[in-house]
Amino acid sequence: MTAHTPGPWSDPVTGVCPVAETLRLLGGKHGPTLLHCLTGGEMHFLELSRALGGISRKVLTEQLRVFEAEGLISRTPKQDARRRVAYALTPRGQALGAIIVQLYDWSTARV
Amino acid sequence: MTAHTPGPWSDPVTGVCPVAETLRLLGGKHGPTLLHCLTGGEMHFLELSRALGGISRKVLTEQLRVFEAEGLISRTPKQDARRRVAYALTPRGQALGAIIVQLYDWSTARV
DNA sequence: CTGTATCCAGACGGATACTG
DNA sequence: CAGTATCCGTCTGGATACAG
Repeated sequence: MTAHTPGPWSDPVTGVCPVAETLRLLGGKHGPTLLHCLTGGEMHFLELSRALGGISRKVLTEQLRVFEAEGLISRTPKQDARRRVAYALTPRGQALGAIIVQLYDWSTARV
Repeated sequence: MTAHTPGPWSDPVTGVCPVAETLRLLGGKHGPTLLHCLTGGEMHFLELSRALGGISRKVLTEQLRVFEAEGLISRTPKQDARRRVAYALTPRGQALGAIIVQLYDWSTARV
């Protein structure tokens, strides 16, 4: 038996598991990478597009909208000539990002 | 800028992001919940089936096979009359489970 | 009890073209 | 530069029935 209390993993009423919901909130194929990217500081749309490799602009936009709605990232249009838009992690997003980094370490360490 | 070094998030050659791979390794809809369940100790197939709610036996089996192949869980058939099979986390799986718990806390805390 | 075998509907994501 | 709009193939997971 482990130290923490193994409570109900899914809500008896809604049948929803908070952890599964959180992981789903992290997004699909590119969500985690996107979040991990932003742990390095704010980035523009095209920068993200290039950093994430083969992601389509459609999917990237959708993912950004979801994260924004969840309060994980902030969207701030710059008023320069190129009309770029900067995306950055909110405090809440950074907290999640910190856990993501542990996932990164775990995948490297091969415990 | 944050404290940790923001290296390449996806491999320049393979285009693979370790974090995204890890999250994908965590499985689909029920993977995280399954892993979280097992942090409380070993469970039998049917116990897991009931704990996870509406998961089909097909999907549960597939997920268990994946986790087993990844070295996250162990499968040990009991020799009792009911021919039950116990599943439990390996050390590696427990290490990942510890991070999952943080995800649980994060989703609750609403930073 | 612990699976395996089909079948299938819906979600997900990629390609492409177009707009402000 | 930063999206939006369609179209469409693929992958996932649920239902169901059957088997060791």
